[in-house]
Amino acid sequence: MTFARPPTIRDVADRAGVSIGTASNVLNRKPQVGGALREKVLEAAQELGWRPNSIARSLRQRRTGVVGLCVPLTGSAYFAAMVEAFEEVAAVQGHAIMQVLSHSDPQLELARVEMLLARQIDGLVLVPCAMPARTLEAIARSGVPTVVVDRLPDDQRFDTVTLDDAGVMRRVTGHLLSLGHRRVLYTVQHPELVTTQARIQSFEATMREAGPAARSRVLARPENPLAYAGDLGRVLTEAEPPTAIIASNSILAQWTLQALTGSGWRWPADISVFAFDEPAWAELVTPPLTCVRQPVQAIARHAWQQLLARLAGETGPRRHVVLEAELVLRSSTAAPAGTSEPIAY
Amino acid sequence: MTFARPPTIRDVADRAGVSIGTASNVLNRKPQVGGALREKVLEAAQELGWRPNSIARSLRQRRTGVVGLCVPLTGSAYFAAMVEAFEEVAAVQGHAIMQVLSHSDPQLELARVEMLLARQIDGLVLVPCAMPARTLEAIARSGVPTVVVDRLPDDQRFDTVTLDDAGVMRRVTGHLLSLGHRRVLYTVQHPELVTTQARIQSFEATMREAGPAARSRVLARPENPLAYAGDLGRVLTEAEPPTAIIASNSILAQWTLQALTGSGWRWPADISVFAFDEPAWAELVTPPLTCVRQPVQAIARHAWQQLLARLAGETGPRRHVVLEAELVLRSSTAAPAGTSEPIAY
DNA sequence: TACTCTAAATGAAACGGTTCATTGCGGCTA
DNA sequence: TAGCCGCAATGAACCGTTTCATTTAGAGTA
Repeated sequence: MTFARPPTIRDVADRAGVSIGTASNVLNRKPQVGGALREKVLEAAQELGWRPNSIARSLRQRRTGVVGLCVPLTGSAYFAAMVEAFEEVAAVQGHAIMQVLSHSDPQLELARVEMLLARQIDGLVLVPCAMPARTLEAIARSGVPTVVVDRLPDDQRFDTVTLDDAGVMRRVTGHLLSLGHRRVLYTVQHPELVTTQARIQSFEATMREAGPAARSRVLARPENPLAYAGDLGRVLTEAEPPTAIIASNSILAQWTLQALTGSGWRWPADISVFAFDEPAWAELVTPPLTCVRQPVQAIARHAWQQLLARLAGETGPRRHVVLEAELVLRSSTAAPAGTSEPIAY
Repeated sequence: MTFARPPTIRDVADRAGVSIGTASNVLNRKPQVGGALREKVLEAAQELGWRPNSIARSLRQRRTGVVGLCVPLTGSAYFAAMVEAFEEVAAVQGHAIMQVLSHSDPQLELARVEMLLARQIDGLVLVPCAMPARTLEAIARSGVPTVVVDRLPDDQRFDTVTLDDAGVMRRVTGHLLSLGHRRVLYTVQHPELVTTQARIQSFEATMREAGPAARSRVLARPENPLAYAGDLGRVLTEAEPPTAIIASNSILAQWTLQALTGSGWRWPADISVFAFDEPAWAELVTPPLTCVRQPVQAIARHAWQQLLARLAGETGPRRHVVLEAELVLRSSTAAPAGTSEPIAY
């Protein structure tokens, strides 16, 4: 018994009694093809259960219809939503997405992106990790159309879609200040990220403007929920503890609420909590969480549109889209216990 | 100016002054290759920045190193965790994953899977939707090694990794019964799923065993949180309302808690809540959520192992792995208000 | 009928690798 | 020195499509 191999277009052509080229023309809906043969070819393909081999097609056409997507992780609500949004927009025109995770590690990121490039992706969407120089270098050399998302606002080699980190942080901080907070803690996982740095800078500048009593503080690089709870506990039992916490993503928000609950602190009575990202559970905790709703769908839409333009051959100068985030004020922020004079913001 | 194309192995061979075959041998670490030429080839590849073209390689070798993964959606904590677990195990041996979403729609599922098959995936992991007959037919005909996960326990054409739905539902129901509940509501999104049917059957059987006073009820196919809240409100204001709710996944759990909060119901005081899946926020709501922790990593591990075995050519009979889930008892379940006699379970 | 013109169908050359039968060469043995 | 052997390197076939220059057939015209 011969081993059954999937039928090729040659098998279809033979069965229909036409040449390979003709079969190909029929199966690709090219106009120049007669009625009678057309039927026979389609019928033959049907009978044999022929399925095009995209690999062979891609090799010849030099395009795969696959777009790479590299994100640091999918555990955060923000990236999870982003991945989903890209799946959505990609499916529309029949593109497939090949997704890889960098785990925020530059070496892993480079390796994964190299893999994607070797697989001849048509385009790439990258959310870079903190030290992406080598990755970016490899991408730039490859010439694959790429949109850098969320981080790295000003590299002139790439189109970018980013958020106005400084602006949104100014509004977040301003909100807390206007409630009367003067000692605020910002907790972050990756202080090296340009995004984080922009936020920290904006945070500290805004706090400084609030006068000499204002004290800003940053807690960086917690390893896990337990260690984080310990750190937080130490900071909150100091002489003049912060009266508000800003968590830089939904994971830290979760860790924060867990740590507070674990130690018997209540929000916003004991301490206000403001979170970046809008996790699914923002309205389920009591009281519900005040947070920054980042425009995930808009990011995906802009990035995809830009990528499609490049894939279509657009060669103009790099575009840099900057989007605004929305503050969703719920009840986890309030005036601090011994309230000082509020300032308008 | 000629348009710069990425260098091919032919360019490398030319520059090193060797034949294409030799270059290929060097670059694939084949043993039969001399020291001097080896150096020259590697150097040439380095200088040109040569990167293998996986498409060409895949065409010749008839394997792509890509495994398809088709899940209904990633919005539920369960599937999100599953996708992440597969990313993890796949990266170990250098496989890439191409993930598609069926949105629980048989036609979409078929189309997406056909796309994966056309792309010559080496293997497939499928979480089928409710009516997967045509999809399964296509997969079976293609001969691509496939593991069916989570649903469809008994199709003899495929290896499967599933959960003991009936068993876990018996334990869940038993827990509620033993707390004294006699009127229980089970809410599901897709009643057609074999998984759901197994659970419903087990749920109703277990309730029936509890005596004539026990009343089981199923609420199926809510469209959105708002409609669901309406349905729930109606059921809970009837003459003899349920005293406990079982939500079949993390999305319905979220909708449930939202609906209860919105109407001013408290859990477990007014009604107990038991959820399938363990969302990140299970411990953040107050009181924390009692739920079923499904063994996602174990599912991924078993499925992957089975797939690798088939890829390695194993041809034995189909394997069917059934895993147990774990009940995580927290505080969203308690004895109902006007408690009847508890039964041991 | 001969000729031109058009459109449909053909066949072969890519695409960029891997693989394998064959060649060539150097050393070893008789 | 002839013959043999083994290994390194070669070159061509192959993977399954698309694409395009060429051939063929058929219709229309003079």
